[in-house]
Amino acid sequence: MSDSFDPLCLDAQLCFPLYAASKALIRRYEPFLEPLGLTYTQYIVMLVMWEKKTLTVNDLGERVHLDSGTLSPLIQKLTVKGYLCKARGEDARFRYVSLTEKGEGLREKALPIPTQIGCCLNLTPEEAQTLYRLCYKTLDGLS
Amino acid sequence: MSDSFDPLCLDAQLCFPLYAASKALIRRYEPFLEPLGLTYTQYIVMLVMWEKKTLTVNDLGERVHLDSGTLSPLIQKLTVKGYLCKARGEDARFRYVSLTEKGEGLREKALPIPTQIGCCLNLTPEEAQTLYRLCYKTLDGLS
DNA sequence: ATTAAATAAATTGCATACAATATACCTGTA
DNA sequence: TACAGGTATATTGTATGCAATTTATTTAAT
Repeated sequence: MSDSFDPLCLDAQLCFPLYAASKALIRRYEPFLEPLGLTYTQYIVMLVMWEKKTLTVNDLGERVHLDSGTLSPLIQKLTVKGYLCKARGEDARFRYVSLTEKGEGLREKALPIPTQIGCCLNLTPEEAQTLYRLCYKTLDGLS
Repeated sequence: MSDSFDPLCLDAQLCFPLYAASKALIRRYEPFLEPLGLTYTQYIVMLVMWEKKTLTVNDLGERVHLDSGTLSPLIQKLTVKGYLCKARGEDARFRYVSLTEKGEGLREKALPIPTQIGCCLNLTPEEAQTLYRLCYKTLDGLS
C-alpha cells in the first residue's frame, strides 16, 4: 500500500511557495508605493539610498543583489523622477549614485509602509522572525 | 542612548530576504534545467503537467499563480519544444493544454533534480519544513 | 610611452510578471 | 433571432532579472 511519494510534485518543492510568497508580498507593496511613484524594486533601491546617501553602482548592486543590467535603467528612471543623481568618480570608471533633496524628502512618505505591510501579514512576530532568519540562512547557503 | 530603530532599514524588511532567497534558489535550478531545455518557470509548469496531463490555461494558471499574459507565450514555447500541445475545448473559449509523449518522457530526466537542489540547501530538514510552512502561511494570508 | 589585462558600467537579448485591453465565444433574455 | 453581458484566452505595454557583450577607463608590465 505504499502510496509512492512523488518528488516532482509541485507541493513537494520548497522553491514554489518561496517564490509565490515573495511575489504575493511584493504585490501588496504596490498600492502603497504607487502614490510615491515607485515600483517595488525602485523602493528597495531607495531604502539603500536613504541609508547610504551616496554609493557606486556596484556597491548598490551588491547590497540589493542586482546587477548593472537591472540597475542602470532603474537608476536612470529614478534620476528622471528627480530622486537620484549620478556623477563620475575621480576614477572615471565609477559612477556615484546620490540621493537628491527630493529623494530625501520622499523618505517621510515611505515611513508608514513597513507597518502597513506588517498588518497585512498573517504571521505572529515570532513566525515573521523565523521566516526572516530562515530566508537569510537559505540565502547565505546559496551564495 | 536610544539608537533609534529605523523601520526603513533594508535589513528590517521581510520582503527583501524572501525575494532574494527565492531568486537565489531559482538560480540554482538553472544548471540542472539547462540540459532539459527548460527555464525555471517552464519547469514549474511541467511539474503541474506531469501531474495533471491535461488542464485548461486558467486551471494551470491558478495552480502556478500565473496569468494568461505570462502563460500564453510560455505554453507556446513549450509547444514549439514539443513538450505540450493545445486543443480547443468543446466550449471553444477554453484551450486544453496537454502533455505530449515527449513531454512525458522528459519527466525521467527531471527526477533527480529535487534531490540535487536539496543538497545545495544549507537547511536541516526541520528548517526546510518550517520555511515551507511559513511561506504557505504567508501566501494564504496574502491571497 | 605602449599596450595587454583588468575593472566598472552600460547595452543587448531573452524570459518572465502582470495590469489593461482586445478578441473570441457562449448564454440568457426579450 | 438578436443582442447584452459574461467568460476564457491572447495581446500589448511596462518593468524587472540576468547572462553575455560592449564601451570607457585604469593599471601593470614591458
